[in-house]
Amino acid sequence: MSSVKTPPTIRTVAARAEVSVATVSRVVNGLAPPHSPATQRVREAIKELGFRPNRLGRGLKTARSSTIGLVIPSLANPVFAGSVQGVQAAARAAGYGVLLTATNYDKGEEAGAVETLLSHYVDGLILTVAKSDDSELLDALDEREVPYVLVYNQPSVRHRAAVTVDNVAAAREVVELLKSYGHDRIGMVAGQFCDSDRARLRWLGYDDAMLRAGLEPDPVIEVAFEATDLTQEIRDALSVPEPPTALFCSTDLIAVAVMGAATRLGLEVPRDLSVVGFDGIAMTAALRPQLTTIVQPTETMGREAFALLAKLMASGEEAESLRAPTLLSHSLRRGETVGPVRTGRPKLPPPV
Amino acid sequence: MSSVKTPPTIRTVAARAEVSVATVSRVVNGLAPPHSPATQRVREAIKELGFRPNRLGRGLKTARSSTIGLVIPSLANPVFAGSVQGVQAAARAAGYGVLLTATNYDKGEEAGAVETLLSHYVDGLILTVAKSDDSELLDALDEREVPYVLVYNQPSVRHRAAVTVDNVAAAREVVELLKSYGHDRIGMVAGQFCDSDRARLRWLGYDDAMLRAGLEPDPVIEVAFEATDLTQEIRDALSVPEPPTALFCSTDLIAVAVMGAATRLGLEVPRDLSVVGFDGIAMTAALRPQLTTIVQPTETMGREAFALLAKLMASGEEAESLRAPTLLSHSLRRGETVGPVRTGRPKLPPPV
DNA sequence: GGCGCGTAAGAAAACGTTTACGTGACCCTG
DNA sequence: CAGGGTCACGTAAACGTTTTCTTACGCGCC
Repeated sequence: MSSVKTPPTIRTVAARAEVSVATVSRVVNGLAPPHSPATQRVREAIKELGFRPNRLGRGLKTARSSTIGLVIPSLANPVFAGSVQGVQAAARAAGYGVLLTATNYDKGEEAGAVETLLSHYVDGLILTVAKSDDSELLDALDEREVPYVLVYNQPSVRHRAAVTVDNVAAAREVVELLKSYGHDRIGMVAGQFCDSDRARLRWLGYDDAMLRAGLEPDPVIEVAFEATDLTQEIRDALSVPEPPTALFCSTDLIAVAVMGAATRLGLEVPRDLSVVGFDGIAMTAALRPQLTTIVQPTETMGREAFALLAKLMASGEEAESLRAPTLLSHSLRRGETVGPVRTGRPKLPPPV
Repeated sequence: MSSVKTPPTIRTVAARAEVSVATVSRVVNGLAPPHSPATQRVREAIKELGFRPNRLGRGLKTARSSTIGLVIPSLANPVFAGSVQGVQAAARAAGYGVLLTATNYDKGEEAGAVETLLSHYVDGLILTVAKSDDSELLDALDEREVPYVLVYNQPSVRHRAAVTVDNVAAAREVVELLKSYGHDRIGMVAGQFCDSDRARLRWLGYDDAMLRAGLEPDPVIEVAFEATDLTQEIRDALSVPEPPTALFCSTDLIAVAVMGAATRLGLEVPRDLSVVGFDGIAMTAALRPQLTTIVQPTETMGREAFALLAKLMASGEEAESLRAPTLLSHSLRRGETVGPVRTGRPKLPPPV
């Protein structure tokens, strides 16, 4: 009764079934005659020994690992967590494992993360990166012919596979909504542009819609992504001669921080200030007042991204047709944080 | 000028540096003399070729994949996302990859997920499971001698490695806090016990503290984890002769749903009803009123879990001393959702 | 009855590493 | 200067698969 320390290998099975390892391999991969006596014996042996083919050995030979790599900025933002959930579900259904890496919004870490994943021999990558247009990292992947799909990134170049919503159009909708409530001084709070092309596209939509509507865009209020206390920034932004009456925030997380700041400044949303977010993370629906925001189908985006990657991996390196941005439709959640313009100027408490 | 289709192998490097593959391997693993001419040449060759050792080959030889498996119920709950973040960071720093799987709170999926991970030859597992005490799954892992660490689970058996807070003690604190505000009818809202031993332990602490304080525990209000609208449940719970004046929720997500329900029922928190959560997910600090809750150090828990797993993996299968629950300290965030008991009974709107 | 053909299964060579072992070169000591 | 010890490096055998080539066998056909 020696305990089975090491798992059975293909050789163990071969010995037990009194066949060669080649036969076992064929049975495992469904290439053997289905009813031959040898095949039967192999099947029995596999079952008796509880044999599971070693993916490392297989991967070494076939140069594929049944594993994909996933790179996201951070899990602290539920919008990314959502897409991870989707990718993971789809991958598992297809028999793939998912190696996860977070870059913490650090552009420098992106390359390292990808490198790590590639050294694990992932068959493909799903990425959310800072910039998707002129990115050395993506260029390198193109050159190395590593299949990849972007999520949340919306590249303007046409040869990159991506799954995203139309950030520009969505931002325009937000401006139009605010305008319909009578706002004409609309500010935008955004994560630093250098850290995110999403923020930039959303700003582009904002800027464009403002100009079209004959309104003057404000200079954007740039903040850090993880910033949790924006009291100072918001106070400053509202202390100008003609302060904005509505703020469009480039993410829900920022919108939540802005609402917190507003409260601390003694302002009531939406009476004194309207706020709109972007992402549609679930919990902002539970806030009072409920956040008005653009809702992205996060989990679906993840699933779609995997589906696309699977096609890319299957079709080798050709299939140029697949390498293009896919736009999924977003929706506008009309919450309670947008209201009519307040007449008269709210009073801010003196700065600390 | 043929394009480099396949990445360089140790052999390519060896040829370039005019040494044997063994020497290259030693340089890569830091076992070579640091300043010998051969070593220098190898270093150069590695840099010039951009060589990264193939983990599959290495893994095949060393029987370890430098990969760990991570199993969590869902990423939709930020408390799990936090621990994943911690695990991931620690793992990456130690050169490990992280294979992620979510079970969607489905106990049946746990075994399948683990099986998938094991077939990827992970070196160890970090798990958050439904029940950690009498679990066939964990028994099987014990028998197979797979190193693993539990997170959020707090097993009562002593031989399971785990990283958690003291759920029972924390729940007691909550009851004491509420009592200090004068509450003596305190209800508990919890995820279904069969789906989570955490919920059970928190209830145990609640029950114990209530009895100690000479109060009568209410029957628990069991709800689904993902439930987002609890209006009906809360109405029912408050429609009894002597309704609770405070509700202790077994997770923050549930607490948020309860607050939403309260609002819909025309109740004001904390004036008409006090609410306490458990987890301390970041966004509940941004809610108005800010949620009073037990804060778990989620990211630290992830980091600690990996550190513990690393020790387990290193020490082979002995090291019984490591296989025991580690309790990390939690804290009580005194938010704004707990207030003094209201005199007089709030009026509920008629049911739909 | 010899010939070729299709099929089943085995032998063996890869895949990219690590590592036990072997072989010189060199230095130190007596 | 002989001998042993140390050190740097090379040789080659694994690790668990897949896959190409062979080989062996049974069959039908002319």
